Amino acid sequence: MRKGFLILTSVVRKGFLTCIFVKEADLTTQRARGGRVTIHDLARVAGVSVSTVSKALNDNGRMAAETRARIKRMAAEIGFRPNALARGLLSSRSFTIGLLTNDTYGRFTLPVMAGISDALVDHGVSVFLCAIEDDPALGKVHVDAMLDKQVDGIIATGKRIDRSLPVDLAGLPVPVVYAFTAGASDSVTFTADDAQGAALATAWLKKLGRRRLVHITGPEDFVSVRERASAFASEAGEGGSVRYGVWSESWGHQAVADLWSAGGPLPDGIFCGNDQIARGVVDALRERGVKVPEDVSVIGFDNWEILAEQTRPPLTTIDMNLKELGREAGLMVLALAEGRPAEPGLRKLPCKLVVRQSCGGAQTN
Amino acid sequence: MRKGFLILTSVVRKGFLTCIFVKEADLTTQRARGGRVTIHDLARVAGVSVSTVSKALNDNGRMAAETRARIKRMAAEIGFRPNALARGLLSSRSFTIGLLTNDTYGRFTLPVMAGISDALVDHGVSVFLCAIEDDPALGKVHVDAMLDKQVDGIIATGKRIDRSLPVDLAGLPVPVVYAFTAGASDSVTFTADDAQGAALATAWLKKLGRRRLVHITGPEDFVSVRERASAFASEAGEGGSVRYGVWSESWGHQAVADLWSAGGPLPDGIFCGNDQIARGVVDALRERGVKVPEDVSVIGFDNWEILAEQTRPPLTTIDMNLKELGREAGLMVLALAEGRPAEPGLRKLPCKLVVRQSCGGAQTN
DNA sequence: TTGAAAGCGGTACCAT
DNA sequence: ATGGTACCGCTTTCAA
Repeated sequence: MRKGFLILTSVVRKGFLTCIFVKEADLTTQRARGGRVTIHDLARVAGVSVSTVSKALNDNGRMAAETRARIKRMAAEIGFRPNALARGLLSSRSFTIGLLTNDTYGRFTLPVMAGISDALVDHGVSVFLCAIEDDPALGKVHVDAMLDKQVDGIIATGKRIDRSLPVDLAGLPVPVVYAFTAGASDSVTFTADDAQGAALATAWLKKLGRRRLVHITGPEDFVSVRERASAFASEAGEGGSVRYGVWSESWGHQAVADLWSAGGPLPDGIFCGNDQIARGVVDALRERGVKVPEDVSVIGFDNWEILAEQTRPPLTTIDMNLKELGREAGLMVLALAEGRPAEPGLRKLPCKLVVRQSCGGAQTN
Repeated sequence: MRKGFLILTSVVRKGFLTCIFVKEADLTTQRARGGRVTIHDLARVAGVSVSTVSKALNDNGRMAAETRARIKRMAAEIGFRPNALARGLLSSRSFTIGLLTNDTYGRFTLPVMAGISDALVDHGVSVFLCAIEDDPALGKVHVDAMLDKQVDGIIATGKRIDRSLPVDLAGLPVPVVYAFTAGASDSVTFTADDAQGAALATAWLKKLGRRRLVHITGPEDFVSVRERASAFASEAGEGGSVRYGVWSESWGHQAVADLWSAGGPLPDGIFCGNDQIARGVVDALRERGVKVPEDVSVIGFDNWEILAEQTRPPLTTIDMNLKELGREAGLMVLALAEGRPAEPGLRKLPCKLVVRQSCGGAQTN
C-alpha cells in the first residue's frame, strides 16, 4: 500500500495535488498506522522533502514564503501534528513535568495542581500526576518512571511545609521545585505567608472593633501554626490568647465550651486556624445563643469554599492563593528546565482576605 | 572528553573493567549529558554491543546466562535506565495515558484518579492530568497535547453520568474510557450503581425497623437522582416519599423544617442524596431536639469522609467505591490500548454501606 | 531555495 | 552466543 501510494503522489508532485488526493492519502495513511500522520506523509503529499517540511513548520531555515505557507496549509488540512516523543528524543526536552504529592485528600493539592496545569498548558507542557501517599517505595517507583519518561522537571507538593515527602529528590538530573512541603535548601520552595495571613485576619477583627481576641488553632508542632500564632499574638497585643488543638470541628466546639465555661472575660473576636475549626466554633456559638457576627466575629483560614459557604453564617476567612502558588511553581520549574537561573530558598506568597458574613463588616448583607 | 573515555574503556574491554572504572565512567558521562546514561555507554562499559545489552536487559534473544547477568549487574551499578521516549518511538507505546476531568473541586475525581494511578503504576504507565473546567478550547488544547505525546489511551471523568465533557473524544486514534461522565455508546463507561446504592441504604433503614421513610435529594434533572429515587421508592414501598432540592446543607435544613411543619406523620428514617444534605438534616434535627439516631435514622450518600466523620453523630452513608472504579477504568484503557477487546457499554459498579452512628444499628458505640 | 544524510536512544532482524 | 544494521519520527547541519 505504501508503495502504490508513493507512485500516486510522485505523479502529482510539486504542489499540483488536489484536495481530494490529500484526503485520500490522509485516509490511507491513517488506516496504516492508527490515525497518525507523519512528517514523511506530509512531505510526500506536499511534494517536498522532510527537511523542508520541518523547517517550514518550525519557522526556521530560509525558503520561499509561498512554499512555507503552502506546507503549513497542507499540514493543517491533513491534520499533521509532530510526534512529541521523536521531537523530545532530539531536543532532550519532553515538555512534560512530574507532580509528586502525598495529599491524598487533595484539599491543598487540587488548587495547586490546577494552577500548575493552567500555567504550563500555555507552554505546551503536560503534567504527570503521581500520588504517593506516604509510601517511600511507591515514591521511588513514580520518580523513576518520571525520569525514564524524561520529565523536564518535578514539582513536589504536600500538606505542610515542615515535613518532606518520603522520597529523596536530591541529586536528580532535573530541577525540583517544592510547594507546601519541605525541600532541599539549594532549591526553590513555595509556601503561603502564614504570618501575613494571620496578621491580615487579626487586623480585620481589630478594624471591626473587636478587642478581646482568641486564636483557636491546630497542633503546635506545625510550623505554620506557630507562625500564625505568633503573628496573631503580636498583632492582637495584650488581649490575645492562643489555644492549640487539632484540625477538626469538634475541637472548635470544645474550645468554645472551654472558653465560655472558664468564667473569664469572653472573647468578641475569634481567629480560627482553619475553616473546619471555624465551622465548629460558629456552630457551638449558635448553640449557646451567642450571635455571630453580632456578639462575636469569627474568621477562618483556608477559604475551603464548600465548607465556608455552607456555614451559618458563611465564613469570612483567609485564602492562601493556592492556585496562584501553583502557577508560580509551574513557571519556576519551567524556568529552571530551560536553564534560566533562580534564587534558591523559601518564597512566601501573600494570603488574601475573603469577606463573607461571620465577622460582620463590609458584606454583612 | 568522550574520546578519552572511549580509549579508556576500550583498553579494559571484555568485562575486565573494575568497579572503580565504572564509577568514573559513570560520573564522566553523567556530567556530559545531564545525569543520563545511555545504552551505548553501558555497552562500552560492559564491552559488548548495544544489541546484546538490549537483549540482556529485556530477557530476550539467547546468550550466555553469565553475560546476561553481568550486563544486568553493570546496568544496575551505573544506574542505567532506558529512555522511555526512544523506546516509545519504536514500539508506538508510550506507557502513558491521559486523564481528562472537569471536576475542579475534585471530590469525585480525586479518588478515581488515585485508583487509576494505583492500578497503572504497576504496569509502568503514567498519567497525564488535564483539568479542563468547562472550557471546550482548553479541552481541545489538552487533548491535542496528549495525542502529540502519543498517549496510549484517555480516561474522561466528570461529576455526573448524564453530562459529557465539553470536548469531542470520538474518532480519536486511541481508546477512550469514560468514568462518571457521558460517553460514546460504542465505548466503555463506568459509573456507580445508583439504584443498588439507594436500595442498600433503604434496606438498611428498614432492617433497623424504620417504616416511615423519606428521601431528601438533589435536583431531579440528575439521572442519578432519579435512579436513586426510583430505587428508594420501590424498596420503601407505600410509606416512602421523595423530596427533590439542591446539593447543599441548607436544603437539608429546609427539608426538615418543611417536613416537621407540614403536620403529617413524621418520618423515622431519612435517606439523603448526599452527605452534605445529610449533614444539614442531622443538624436541623438536633436543633429541633429530635434525637439521631434514637428518634430518626439518617443515612447519607458519597461517604465524603471529612464531612461524614465530623457530623454529630458521624454519618452512616453509601460509598461509591470510587477508587475501585478508577482501578477498573485504568485497567480497561490499558486492555484496550493493548488491543484486548472489551464489550462496550455502561458498567455500573456496586456501592457499599459504611456504618457509622447516624442510623443506629451495628456500630452505635 | 531545497534536499540528503546523520543522529537522538533504543529494538529487532539477520548475519556471523 | 553475539554484533551489524536498519529504522521509529523528527531536527539540524551541510551540500547542491
